[in-house]
Parts: sequence; C-alpha cells; structure tokens
Amino acid sequence: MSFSHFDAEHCFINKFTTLIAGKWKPILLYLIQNDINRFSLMMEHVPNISRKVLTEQLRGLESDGLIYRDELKSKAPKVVIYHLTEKGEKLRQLVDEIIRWGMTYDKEEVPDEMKKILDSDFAQ
Amino acid sequence: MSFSHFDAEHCFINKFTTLIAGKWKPILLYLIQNDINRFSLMMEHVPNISRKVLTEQLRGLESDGLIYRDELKSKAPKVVIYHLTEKGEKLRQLVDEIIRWGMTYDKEEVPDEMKKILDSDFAQ
DNA sequence: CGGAATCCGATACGATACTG
DNA sequence: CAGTATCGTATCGGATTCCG
Repeated sequence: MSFSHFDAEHCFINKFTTLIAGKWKPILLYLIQNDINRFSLMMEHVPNISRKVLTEQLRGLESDGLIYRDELKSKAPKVVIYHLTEKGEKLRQLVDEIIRWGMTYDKEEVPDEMKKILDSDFAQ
Repeated sequence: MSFSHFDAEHCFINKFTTLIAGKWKPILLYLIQNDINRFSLMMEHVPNISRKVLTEQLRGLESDGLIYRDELKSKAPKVVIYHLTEKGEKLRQLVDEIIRWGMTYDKEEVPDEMKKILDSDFAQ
C-alpha cells in the first residue's frame, strides 16, 4: 500500500475539506440545502458574518461548482437566489452525515433545544 | 426550523471541519488510521511538509483529543507512536466515507493506479 | 529520532463605508 | 437587495537552523 499519492492536492479527503474550506462555507452549504438561499436571509441566519466575507465564500462555492447564482431579471430590487449544482447535490448526503456525526460525537455538548431542532429537521 | 444556532462555533458541520481544519490534518488522520504513525514515516509519505508544520498539525490533533502520543521510554533514539483516541476512532468511518465520496465525485479525475490502491485498501 | 525556535510571506477574516 | 471597495489584523504555512 503506497501513500505517496496522498499529497494535499490529490488526497480524496483533502479534496473534500478544501472544497468546503473557509469558516462559513459548510454552514452556507447547509443553509442553501435547506432553502435559506438568498443573501439577506443568510446574513440574518449567520451571526457575525460581514457582507464582504459572505460574498467571498459564496463566490468560492460558486467557482468550485457547488452552487450557482440565479439572478432574477427584475428591475429595481435585485433578487438573487442560490442553488446547489448537480455537483453540490452530491455533497448533500455527506453534509447530513457529518451533522449526524456531530450530534453523536459528544452527546453532552448538544443542548436539548438543538436536538429538537435537528430531530425536526431530519425526521420525516 | 431555526438556523440561528448555526454560528461557526456551534454548527455541527463546522465542528467537524474545524477539527480537521489545516492543510494536512485530514491526511495525517488517514495515515494514522492506517498505521503510518510515526514522525519520520509521515515525513516520508507526505510530500513537501516541513518538520515544523507536521509538528503543529499533530499537536493540533492531539489537543483536540483525536490522537495521542505514545512516547516509548527507550533511551537514545527517541520513539514516538501516534494512535487514534476513542474520539478519533469515531471519525474513522466518516473519513472513509469522505474518501469514497471523493472516488465517485469526479470519476474521470481518479487515475486508475489510485483506484487500485484504494480498492485494495478498503476491500476485504 | 523527533522535535523546538525563529523569521517571514501569503491568505483569510473582519469592520466600515459606498453603490447600481 | 445584493453586493464593491478599502483597509487593517490575525492566523497559517513554509524555510531554515539548532537540540536532547
């Protein structure tokens, strides 16, 4: 078994982690997965993120082909909706699994309130 | 459904990605999972990593409780072996799943040689 | 063998003000 | 509404040298 291929650029696990590298990208992906898919909505739901950084992270996800911008052609108030691309959809399941792992990883750290939210998010 | 809890520190998906944040941490975890578990071994298998950075990343994984240092009490040539902790073991399956995702994510990007290596790694 | 210490440059992140 | 533009800070990764 050779690991010489596992440099930072070509290792598969790093392929994943570099795709979602960035303090907010994972959250943003998760939000978009759940239709929190507009700039102002994300600003509301993500505390303490600046406009600049939000823009940067979204652009990063876009240039990695995980999301795309749907800019509606209305005049006055600009409307932009973000969606997962086909590539991004392939991440959905993995993202969900990571959240499930987070819930069982350190059970005492999960506040009850959060458990309820997550249960209602994923149960159906 | 509320997402107000999904700040960078408490979001579960970010809990994961911050644990393994760092250019080499994912690879190092994977190597240790597969018993490439000594400083010099890792230096060989990870191209272009410096001693300093390797040390830092290992210390990071250690202080996050994912690995522990087993420093053998031999005299002259120091021997240190890294192992997964119980906490780290809980990541093993997820790490493997991410690698599998990587293999199917962009099939044309996977060189045949790599496929064989991965097949033999995981088949049994 | 397995580090520690120092220095340095490149990003990444953040606060703020302005705009089509 | 959904961004730019500018500036400042901090953290990270890398090269090198020295050590028990």
